[in-house]
Amino acid sequence: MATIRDVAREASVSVASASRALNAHDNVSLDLRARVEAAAAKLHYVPHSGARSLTRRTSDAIGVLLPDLFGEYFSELIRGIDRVAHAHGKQLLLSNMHGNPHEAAHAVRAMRGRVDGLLVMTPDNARERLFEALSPVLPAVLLNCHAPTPGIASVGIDNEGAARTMTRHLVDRGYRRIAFVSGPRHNRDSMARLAGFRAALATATGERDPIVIPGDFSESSGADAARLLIAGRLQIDAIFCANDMMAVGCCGVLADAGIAIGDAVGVAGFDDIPIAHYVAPALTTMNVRIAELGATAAERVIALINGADIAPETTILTPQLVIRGSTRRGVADVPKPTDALIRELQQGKLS
Amino acid sequence: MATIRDVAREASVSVASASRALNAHDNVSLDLRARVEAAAAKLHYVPHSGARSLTRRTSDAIGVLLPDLFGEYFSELIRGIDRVAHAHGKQLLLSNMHGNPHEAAHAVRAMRGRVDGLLVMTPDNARERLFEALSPVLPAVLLNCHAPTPGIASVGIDNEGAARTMTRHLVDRGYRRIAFVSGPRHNRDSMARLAGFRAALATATGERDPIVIPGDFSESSGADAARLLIAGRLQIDAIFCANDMMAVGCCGVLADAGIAIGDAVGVAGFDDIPIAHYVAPALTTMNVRIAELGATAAERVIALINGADIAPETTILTPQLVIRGSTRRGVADVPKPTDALIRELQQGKLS
DNA sequence: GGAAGCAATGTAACCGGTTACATTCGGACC
DNA sequence: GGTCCGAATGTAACCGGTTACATTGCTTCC
Repeated sequence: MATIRDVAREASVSVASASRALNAHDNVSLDLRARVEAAAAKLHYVPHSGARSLTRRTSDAIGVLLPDLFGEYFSELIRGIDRVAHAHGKQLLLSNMHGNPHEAAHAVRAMRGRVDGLLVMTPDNARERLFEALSPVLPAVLLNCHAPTPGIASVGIDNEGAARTMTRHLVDRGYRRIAFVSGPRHNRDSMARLAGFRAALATATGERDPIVIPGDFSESSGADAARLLIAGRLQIDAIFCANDMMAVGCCGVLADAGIAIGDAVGVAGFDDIPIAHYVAPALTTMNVRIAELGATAAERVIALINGADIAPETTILTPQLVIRGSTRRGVADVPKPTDALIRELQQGKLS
Repeated sequence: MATIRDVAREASVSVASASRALNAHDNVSLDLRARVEAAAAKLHYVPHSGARSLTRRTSDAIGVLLPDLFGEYFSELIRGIDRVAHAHGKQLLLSNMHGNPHEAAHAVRAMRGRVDGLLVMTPDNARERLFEALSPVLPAVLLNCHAPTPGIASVGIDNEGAARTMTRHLVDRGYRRIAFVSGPRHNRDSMARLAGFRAALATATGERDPIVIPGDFSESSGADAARLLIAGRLQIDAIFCANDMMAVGCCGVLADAGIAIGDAVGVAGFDDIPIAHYVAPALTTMNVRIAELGATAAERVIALINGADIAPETTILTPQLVIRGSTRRGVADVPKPTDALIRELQQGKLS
């Protein structure tokens, strides 16, 4: 593989001149520039980005640390991050910590010297250890980490407020005995959503001790929760799941049991993953603009890299309530497949 | 940020000794090792991976070049790649070429010197330009690129064979007048699927000029295709879409028009994305084990990096037919939500 | 004609690690 | 006691770029 010294020799110039010519500095003669470019082309020279970033002390890459790489949530997040990273000419170095905090520290070390900044998502509360590793100097932005850690910027979503919104919606629709299906025990998102649910329910109906069933964000745990509710013959008329996949699992079991979703029992989710839109009946949920979350965090870390001396504040995005068929009680009957029609209307496709 | 020279000074040893101690070479005394480790801990020393990879001439990272970052297909692919990359202690450097071949060349250049190998996915046929950029020395594996390029290893799926399988399934179920909805014009996957469909249909029914409607892999183009078929009052009884999202769009329009999916008109997709499982009726499709595709390609490129002198052969994975409700004609009626029950059975959850 | 100024180019140090080779030192052996 | 050997450690070159500073050569001006 040709190096810049090969190119310089081929063009009979010094390495400094070759470097200047290749980087389009303004103080090189046209002749020299042409000679160097010809030599580079002839030798198929491609600059060694690693070496370059060593002297430039910048790598044009940002590291992304995620707890896992599952599903639509992850791909949306990356898409948002990539959009702004790409706009700033930066590449993405991906690391998956497989839910293991020890891995996380390892990953952070592996990123030292090859990224200019870090985007870190750790829904569990094992963050402290992580910061020891990255604390010194690498600009970092936390994703979806609500509890503000002093001195570290973060971007998150208003889980608690959104859960309150959803709870109020359920009560407005006439549901009264609402059960909640939570996520993994130490998951911050889930904890905040549960807190919002509890608070709003207490305010709206006076209920202070609602049924809470532990889940783990998986479809099957949602199904299990539904089975539990059915088997226990609990008098509930709505189920609010801490994420969409559990709600989908819930609906499957309810439908199998012949329970009319929306009518007899309302079901609500959280996230608005694409599937929520396609199940029957479609799922009422909170739309978290995940791509936007990623994009905002990326903007932030790039600003930090560029030396913007912004305060390490916490930005909170507010999810939007998306009402669909799974909470239709109390609504006048409309032709069923409204979603498709609405989309067509919006796109001006209905001639 | 502390460097290894700082550590060496702090421990009163030479940089060489510090390096050896930190990398657990066997010829350092226990005393020196302990001193260096103490110094490193005190200074919060984290080695600079960029500098290390410069001398080691290896970066422990592999580059992944994708045409876009959309949806479930992408996240599954990354998941498969990450699984094996992680097992080999390698990180992933992600690049999105946004469907632009010029971008691709740029991305490849940006990766020189920071990755040991490359995984490249280019469904369109603008590959040649790309190879000029990467040809020299970087081990590379093409993803999902069927047409074998001499000298480059690739992993793909048998689109044509799978389309033949699906077509035969439709004919077996009694569908006779089958229309095909294709993907983007130059997309290799789509072209191969269409070819398989044509061949199998000609063999099975003698039909040599089936209806082919151009789509672009998007849900809305599938919906458009269905509208076209309905508006044209074409005598068809099945629609084979080149991917699942178009099939989903198709089903939406058919259902709105009051057409019984599976019965009056069969619908088939390709890919088996998670949504296929959740729409009603569930979609018959070809399961492409995307994660496995990514994992296989990653294995291959790592073998190449490790100097395995394997021939640059093409590996072809065979998708599996997944029969669901959208092609149920001719099947004795069974209770509707079988999928959920089957899953439960498999998991031994039905007590 | 010589000093000054400027543009083009070259020399060499540097980024932060690794490692080939040289050096030092203590012990074993004759 | 001197030689040889091996283990522990140090010196310095190197990876492939970038860039501060020095040098060269030319023009301009007094």
